[in-house]
Amino acid sequence: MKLSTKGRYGLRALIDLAQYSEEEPVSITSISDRQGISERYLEQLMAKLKKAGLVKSIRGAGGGYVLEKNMNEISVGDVLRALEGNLDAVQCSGLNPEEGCKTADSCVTKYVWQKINDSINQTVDSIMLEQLVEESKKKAYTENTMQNGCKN
Amino acid sequence: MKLSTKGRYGLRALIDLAQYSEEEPVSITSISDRQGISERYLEQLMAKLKKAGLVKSIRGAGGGYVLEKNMNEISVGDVLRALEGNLDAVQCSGLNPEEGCKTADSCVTKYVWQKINDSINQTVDSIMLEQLVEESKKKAYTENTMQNGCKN
DNA sequence: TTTAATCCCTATTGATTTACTAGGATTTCA
DNA sequence: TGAAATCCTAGTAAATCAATAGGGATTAAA
Repeated sequence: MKLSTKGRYGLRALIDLAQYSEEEPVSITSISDRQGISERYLEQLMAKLKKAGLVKSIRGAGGGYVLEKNMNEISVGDVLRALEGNLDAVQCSGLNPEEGCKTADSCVTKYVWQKINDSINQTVDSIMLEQLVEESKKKAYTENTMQNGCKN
Repeated sequence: MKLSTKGRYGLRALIDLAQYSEEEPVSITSISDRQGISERYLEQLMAKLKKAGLVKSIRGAGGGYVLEKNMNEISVGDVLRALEGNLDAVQCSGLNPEEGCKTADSCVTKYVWQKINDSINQTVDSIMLEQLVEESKKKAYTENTMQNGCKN
């Protein structure tokens, strides 16, 4: 029931990217330096964000990544789902009409799982990247934010 | 970000127990038969529920388990936390004042994790075992509910 | 035109967690 | 006493996680 480092690092990386990519592309190396996340691992996370259409890449020297959408069009849910896959705490076929679970009609716990899933998704979909970037800029004066290997 | 079988099986087992324990203790064997969950595994789950004070055990022949509290005093949150440990999607020391995370003050993602954690906990704490048992009784006529190896 | 800075892609690996299984010890009732 | 139950500890195969590794392709700048 835990969010993995993919989601935790990835969201931090994307906030960083959003903050620094207004003028020029941001390289993986620079995010890695500021956030203390392995370059090689970050590469894999950026690939997922790219595939999901949240960032685009610019190859070659001087290249890097920039946002593909506006910050106010990217929700935390979009980011976490891109990185972690679907966020449902329980995936049961009873919740998915097509898949046909035989006992779906009489299954009681189904409603519990549905409520948990809904609450998670609603929460993450209600927070936009823009809010987080604004917040982060305000706090920027407390320099070198993440240099101590925070895992979240 | 998934609930494990501990939580999924365990909640089903406890609903079953609540339903059948009004007159006499319910044995692991009988829950296992009805719910299609391994006896040995169920034992371990029941041990956790007992430790959490949700059920009590009666040893020896004719023994089994009964609820230790009233059904309307046991929330799904109580059950899942007993089985899975804390349900927080992200545990970071910044959320826990005592533990002292150096960057907590300037950390932006902290608020995201807090919101996710809160929404999960609020959701599961708002559903009481009693509701689920009522629902289950209503549906009981659609016989042999869980005999087909449902994993949820 | 070379070189360095980038992103791109696939595979491997060590550690941890999950979902059980196994073997017995203990308690209680008939 | 013997059957039916819980209790307790340990082991284990499979999956997942969190990286690491090694190269390849592209592009800008020197």
